[in-house]
Amino acid sequence: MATRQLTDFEHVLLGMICATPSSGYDLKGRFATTPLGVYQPSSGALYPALRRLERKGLIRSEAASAPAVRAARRRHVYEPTAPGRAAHAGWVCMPVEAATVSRDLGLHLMRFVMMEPLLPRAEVLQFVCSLRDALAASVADLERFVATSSFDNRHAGLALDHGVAIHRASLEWAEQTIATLTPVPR
Amino acid sequence: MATRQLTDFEHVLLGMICATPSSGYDLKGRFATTPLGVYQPSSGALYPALRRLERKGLIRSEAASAPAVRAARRRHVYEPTAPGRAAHAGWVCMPVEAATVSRDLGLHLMRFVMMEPLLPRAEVLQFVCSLRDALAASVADLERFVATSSFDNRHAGLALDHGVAIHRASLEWAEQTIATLTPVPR
DNA sequence: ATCCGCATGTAACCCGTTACATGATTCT
DNA sequence: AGAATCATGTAACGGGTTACATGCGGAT
Repeated sequence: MATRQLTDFEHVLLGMICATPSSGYDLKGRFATTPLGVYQPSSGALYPALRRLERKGLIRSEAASAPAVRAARRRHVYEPTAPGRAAHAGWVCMPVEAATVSRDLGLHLMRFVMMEPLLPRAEVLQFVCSLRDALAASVADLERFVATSSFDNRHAGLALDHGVAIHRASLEWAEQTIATLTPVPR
Repeated sequence: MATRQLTDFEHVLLGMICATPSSGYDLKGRFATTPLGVYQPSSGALYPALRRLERKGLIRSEAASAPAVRAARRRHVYEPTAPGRAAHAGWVCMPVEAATVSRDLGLHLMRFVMMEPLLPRAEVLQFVCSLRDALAASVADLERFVATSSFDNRHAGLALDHGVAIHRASLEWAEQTIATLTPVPR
């Protein structure tokens, strides 16, 4: 049934549709106006991706929707199916892999946003803790690398410092977020 | 002549070859052992990319090199041609575009590392200053967005905070790096 | 009648991934 | 001879980008 793993992009689309049923155009607009959406998907990426999700039975186009205020070509508003919601729920709470935390940080943040209405506080905390641990490991790795290597290139050392700095910043954010979300013990 | 713009990946490869002439295998190894090289290019990406660079006349395979210590199949060691060095020099000092600074930050850092042996101090400073300005603009944009929007989703606000935090960290790095590299005025 | 804006769709092209194949050399 | 290591290469496949095409309604 689940023909193949979903793309990151497909997961994000599915998540947005789970949050609020949308047409392709809606989604495009939301990418355009969202600050994190530095990425503006092209029609050639968006519509085929929606079709794939539909073909896999994860979303369904709610036919005949009100054709917007100033009507146009018939809109296809997609909404999640039960398997779609399940797939999305599985995706948002996937554990953070330490090895790729740096590469996937943006995706993890997206999942963090999307898990709010889905997961109880405890599971959210668990997720952010796993993110914190992965980031801490990353920082440690980088610092070990900095310590054990000498550079012929001065800029290389500075670039490494940058890596340490932004990982630290992410780590601090995670710690602060955990504090913010932890219910006061009384 | 310049058939088409180079890919980011091709630019990086060209830069690495300009720094030290290398074979595909060498490059692969360097990606694997470098911390910033979270990305490990596959053979199917690497070798075709080298071929493309060669076909465009930017690199040339220095035939018949010593077949390494414990020999193997004939290595193709590539070295930059004059147009290749020129293309690379043009790439490293391209100005930072404010609109995409977030997306391209990793690339900018690579360029920063690669420009060390190529550019005089003054031009390096100019580059880092343009990076700083772009980051400052990014931070300002994000903060404006935070200020002017209210969220139904609490996590969205927290994720925004993360964005602000890491951009700030990058900005601070840029400022500190400028200070480090600026020659003391007397 | 036409042009503009909403909304979806499609084709050519490029490139990266996965997975496999192949050469050449040394070690056992 | 066979296994291991170094080193390059290739084919199938998937998916994104660019650029263009198409429908349909309202405004001039």
